[in-house]
Amino acid sequence: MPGPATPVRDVYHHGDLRRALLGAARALLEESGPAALNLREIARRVGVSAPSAYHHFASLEAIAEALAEQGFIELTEQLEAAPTHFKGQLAPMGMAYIAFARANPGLYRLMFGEGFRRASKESLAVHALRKRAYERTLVSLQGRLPAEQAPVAALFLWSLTHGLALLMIDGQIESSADPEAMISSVLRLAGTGIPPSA
Amino acid sequence: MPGPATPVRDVYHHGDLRRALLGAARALLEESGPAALNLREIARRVGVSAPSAYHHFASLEAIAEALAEQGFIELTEQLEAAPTHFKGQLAPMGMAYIAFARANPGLYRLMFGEGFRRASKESLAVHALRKRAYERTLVSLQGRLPAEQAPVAALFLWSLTHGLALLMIDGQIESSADPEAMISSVLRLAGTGIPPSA
DNA sequence: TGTACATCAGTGAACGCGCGTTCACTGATGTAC
DNA sequence: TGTACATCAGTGAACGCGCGTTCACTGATGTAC
Repeated sequence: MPGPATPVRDVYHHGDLRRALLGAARALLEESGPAALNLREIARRVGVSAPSAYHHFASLEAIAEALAEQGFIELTEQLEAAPTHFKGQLAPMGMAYIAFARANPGLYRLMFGEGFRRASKESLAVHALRKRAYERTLVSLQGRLPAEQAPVAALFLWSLTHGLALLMIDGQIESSADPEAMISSVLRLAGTGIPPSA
Repeated sequence: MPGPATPVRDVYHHGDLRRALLGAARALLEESGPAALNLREIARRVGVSAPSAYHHFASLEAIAEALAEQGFIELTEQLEAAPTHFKGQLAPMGMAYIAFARANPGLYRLMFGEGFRRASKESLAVHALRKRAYERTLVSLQGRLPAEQAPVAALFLWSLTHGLALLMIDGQIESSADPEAMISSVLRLAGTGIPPSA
């Protein structure tokens, strides 16, 4: 009779423990949020003793940092894959940004400092990647605005998408029947603005 | 010779322990963020034993909830105090919103669920207060837009201010020389939008 | 005004817990000859 | 092809820690008579 279903490995050497740990960490992150990230549970899920993680990461903090890094890489990829419509439309990039956050809410929160402020602020890699994602937005605004107005517009767009993404993944918005449509009508306002009262 | 400066009380009964605990909790929150909120440290700061807190709060969670509630009350007050300019200008309310977040970054994060998801999501009081703050925005849009467009516009504004506030308090933005000016130029774009490329 | 007593706000000691991390170890791998 | 050995990735046991919370208690307060 087999025992209860515990994670089991048939080989002594795992072979790809670093990746496995990151995978388990990410699953935990999505299930329970950044505050629940914890080394012992990560190791447990992989079916490995907790100290073994130290052959691959210096600390739990380092795991968080690696996750944040991974997150920014994926986010950048998805932004770059967003269809850059003719006329340099912005909506597709905004949609891609929010889609990423909604697909990876725990990771997205971690990337912006929840739980592990250090992992998101003091990592050079994370800093560079964040900058890159940001500049991607800047560039797409170049043709559209006088150069000196682009930075403010980029910050405007980033704030809008970041804010909407967070409100959504925090369940702060009474869920609409069609979230995609809602997102896109909010983003559309970024182009037109809210007209002043006549 | 007096001992080291520890918090000392000269009376056995504190008199206003509930308030004192909330005050200490809030200071801790601002110094170290929601993740650092902890009952023993709160009691320590007040100069009282940890169990004494249980005469005033059912749990640490309840303290977090009370803080979030307090936060939404103050935020609402400040939004209502914002000058409602002639022509129903929106900028003053946006400025007030962001000013609150910048003045109380730890509290603001707590209010939106960081660290104590339950305190912000399952408290009826918090829910009601959040709704009230939101409706305040809706109302100010009434005169300005066709009724059916107001909800989207309100969500747009809330996303924008929430996002900008968070980016700022997370130190995500290379600090500008004049943050107020930066905020106000971003908010101005909410009125005009980003013009499509000609 | 004085006293008995119920009520309530504090206390110190103790609980069990799960965490991150260190340690000395052992088992597997792969390379030099 | 076979073997010695260095290297490295795992292991279990143990550490110290600080936490939230419970417990039985004691000291202060205020009210009824």
